[in-house]
Amino acid sequence: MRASQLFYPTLREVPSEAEIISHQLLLRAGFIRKTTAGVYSYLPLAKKVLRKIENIVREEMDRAGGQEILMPIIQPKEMWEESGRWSVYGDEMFRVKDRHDHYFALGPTHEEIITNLVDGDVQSYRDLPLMLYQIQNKYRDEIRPRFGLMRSREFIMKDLYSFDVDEEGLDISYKKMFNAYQAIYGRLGLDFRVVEADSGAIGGNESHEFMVLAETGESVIVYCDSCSYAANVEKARCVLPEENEAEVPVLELEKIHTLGQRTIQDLVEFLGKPKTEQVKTLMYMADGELIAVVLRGDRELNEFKLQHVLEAEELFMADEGTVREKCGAGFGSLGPIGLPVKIYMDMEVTVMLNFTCGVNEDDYHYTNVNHGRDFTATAVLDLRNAVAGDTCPVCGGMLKEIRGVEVGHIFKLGTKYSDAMGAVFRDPNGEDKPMVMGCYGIGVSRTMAAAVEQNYDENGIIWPLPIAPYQVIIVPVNVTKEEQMSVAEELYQEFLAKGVEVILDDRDERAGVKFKDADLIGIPLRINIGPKSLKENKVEMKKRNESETELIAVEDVVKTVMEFLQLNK
RNA sequence: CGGGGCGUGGCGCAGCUUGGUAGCGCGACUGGUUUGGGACCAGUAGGUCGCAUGUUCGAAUCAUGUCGCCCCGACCA
Repeated sequence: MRASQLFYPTLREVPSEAEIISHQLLLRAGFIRKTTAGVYSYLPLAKKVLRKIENIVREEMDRAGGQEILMPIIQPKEMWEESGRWSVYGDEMFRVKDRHDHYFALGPTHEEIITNLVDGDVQSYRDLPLMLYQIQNKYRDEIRPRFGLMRSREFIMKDLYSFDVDEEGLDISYKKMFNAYQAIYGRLGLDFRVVEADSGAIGGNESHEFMVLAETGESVIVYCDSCSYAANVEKARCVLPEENEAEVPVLELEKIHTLGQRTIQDLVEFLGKPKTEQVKTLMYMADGELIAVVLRGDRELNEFKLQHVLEAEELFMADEGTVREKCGAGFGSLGPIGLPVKIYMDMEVTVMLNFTCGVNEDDYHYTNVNHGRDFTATAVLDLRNAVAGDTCPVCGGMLKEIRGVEVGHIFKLGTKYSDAMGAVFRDPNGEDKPMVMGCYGIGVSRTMAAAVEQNYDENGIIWPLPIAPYQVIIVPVNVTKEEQMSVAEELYQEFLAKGVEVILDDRDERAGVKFKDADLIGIPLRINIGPKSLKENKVEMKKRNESETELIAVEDVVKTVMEFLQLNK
């Protein structure tokens, strides 16, 4: 491709709407343009990257036994009513109406369609297992689209669905996909990690997320250095710390006047008690019932865990009025002693001695509180977010923290959808059984953004070779010089003949402009053709991710580049 | 939806407090001089100041409404 023909409008300045690096660089480098909030057009360079990602995904899906199909974006309301999700899915689903007043969903996901499809045409255990996938736009009316391609309302996703005769079959399909995903992210050239995940609203019981590591990632991951354990903090299990070995005397309960002291931090200063010797009491409404949650002062409640153990449909923080009416004090003065509601306590509190908490009377706190003696929780559970420094639940090592972007998520669904939609098969004994399903997603457009988030410098994007829009860019320093252009043209034609994806920057611009643009769009390999080296019949080869430049004889360029491409494939 | 902020040529911004009919930088175009890390000179084009209503002799500027966008929270590939 000649740069003079290529549609890649680069910007010198950062558009003000872009906050995160991938959004800024994809805009500046002329890869994407916004159409409306959370909806983007992909320009030629982006389209090339997306196609490369898709092709790698496609190859691995096929290798794992998947078969590609294409399902409709427009999905009839009736199918969503059959699964029960038309009413459950909520405002996140785009809904449209045709001229006959029939309603449709713009597909946010395709469990309904695929289950319906398979239900009709899979009758026998002989037809299973089956794995079908597609790569297609998905539509989710996000509460708040943001971060460019990271959280958009229209995005490209690969979704595969597996159908098996039983749980054992599902385990095999799941493992195949797990392995395929590892292969994919490896081939994409990205630094990633697999973590245990919460299966969220889609349902099911086992789930892993694939995270591309990036400091700017939205998800926090804890992982263990000593073993392979890694999990999203939303999911990470906490373990009960060892009982304090040292003999600590249990002290008398004491009530202290603490005028105006409301927060844990206030009490740290007022009482000189560290956060770890305090307990905080949070009030929630769980399906209409007011409950209390008790945690160590420095911990964060994990609402996912709480919701799981309560099996609550609806969970949100109680308002202060309700709390005051029931408990006799406001948020800053609550404590578990004598609290007239169910108390769900994080297990860590059981090993705390002589801690501080509210009295349920404004401006008073107790110190030297002990669980078991002064109050007893309704239930003792794992309720807090894991943090760096925690004990690994698998091997007892120490957990560390890292951030990542969730680019893939795999779930075991079980029979949730096949039951709801009657997707059954006839087993060898002549009985009808529900198919056992799994679903496996990859955010293709998000993966592109995550790749940028992980690979950039002050000059622009640094594409990993496997997904770079072009592999090589040839930059003649001055296009008006015949001797430079003839070498450039010759190399360009040779690369094209060898199937190398190459840009010839034939624009009549100053060298600096062309170098800046080449760096900005992130082409892995740049060949500079300038007067100095050309005198010795040499050109320069500069790798985007390295600072040095190599001099190479003109006749060796193609060979050297081919070797580089082969090595880094 | 709650909280905060912003809508002025393609991009980044000033002007608004104190109304007087729109300006700067980048980019684009033409010509010339340049030509190894975002050149220089001269010239040109491009804006119903998001939209509507109102106040006023007069509105980018004030008021009300409305639409859109961005950031923080609940959601997720």
